[in-house]
Amino acid sequence: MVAGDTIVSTLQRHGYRITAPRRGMARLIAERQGHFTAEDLLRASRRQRAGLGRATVFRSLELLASLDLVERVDLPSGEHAYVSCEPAHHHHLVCSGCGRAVGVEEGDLDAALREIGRRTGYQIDSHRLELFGLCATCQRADSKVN
Amino acid sequence: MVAGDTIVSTLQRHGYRITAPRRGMARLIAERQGHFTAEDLLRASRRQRAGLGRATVFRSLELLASLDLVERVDLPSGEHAYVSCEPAHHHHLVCSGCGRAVGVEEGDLDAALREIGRRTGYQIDSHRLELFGLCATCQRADSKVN
DNA sequence: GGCTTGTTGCGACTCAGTCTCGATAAATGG
DNA sequence: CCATTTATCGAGACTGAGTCGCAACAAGCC
Ligand SMILES: [Zn+2]
Ligand SMILES: [Zn+2]
Ligand SMILES: [Zn+2]
Ligand SMILES: [Zn+2]
Repeated sequence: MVAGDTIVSTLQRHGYRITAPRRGMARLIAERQGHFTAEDLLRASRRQRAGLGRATVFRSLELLASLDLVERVDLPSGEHAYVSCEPAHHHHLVCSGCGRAVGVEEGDLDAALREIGRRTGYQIDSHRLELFGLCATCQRADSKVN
Repeated sequence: MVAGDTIVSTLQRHGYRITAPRRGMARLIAERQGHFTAEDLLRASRRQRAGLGRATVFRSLELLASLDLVERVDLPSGEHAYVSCEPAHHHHLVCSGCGRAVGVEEGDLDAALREIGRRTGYQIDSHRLELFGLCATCQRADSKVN
């Protein structure tokens, strides 16, 4: 969803050092399909004997999330996962079959939220919307099985 | 947000046994303001020497959530919290000052989601929307301080 | 009151995520 | 290039939420 190069250059632009572990993270994330957990990256890095440290993976994900290069998603199971994405506010529609996620622009949502703010008197600072379902491909696969 | 009696009678109606620990949970939840964690309930129960077991609290919350008597909310911090609520699909607008939550009906959201489903070809099964902000009271308190 | 079976609590356990701290190595500037 | 500064890294100990297995208990029911 986001190229490894974009990650590296964004880090650089913000004054962070470009280190081997960070290049590794960028590559690992770029080759991921769908959502992934910190554990996923950790295992993958070991498999490619790029052996990233546990703390490093968590720290990097936190950093990347703060730069909107990656977004945290709380799966219905309670697991904390991430999806890589373009750096702009949007939401994700996650396939519960294959894990692939697509971005969803704010669209009509925006108006709906403003209306809610007006009705309740709350000053709405942030929001999180997560959608779960089956992508077209997984729907077909599903109906074939049954 | 939901009376202890409602919790008890809903459990009964669904064929679950009414036990002392479950009455305790109902009471603890009924007296809570805003969101709370499993730990919160555990501590509160100890303070009132109603000493619920750790596992019981987690199991009960899971049960109550399955009956929509309580809903799980993932706070921006990543903490897993709960809010008590009426048994119907809706979302929560949580005050980051005092923790109090108000329910938000689906409203226009529904149409927006259906539209998203059509555009993406996904079959949307579930969604989660969480809103965070400051309630009217906390806004006033805030502006006084500054 | 007895039986059946769902529920409880203890305590051991797992596992994600954090923290500390000495070692390492980017960036920068001469 | 080399030296300096300081961000970043990795190992491993640690924390704390949540789970699990199991023996004891007690609702609900006749
Ligand atoms: Zn899919
Ligand atoms: Zn949004
Ligand atoms: Zn408030
Ligand atoms: Zn909804």
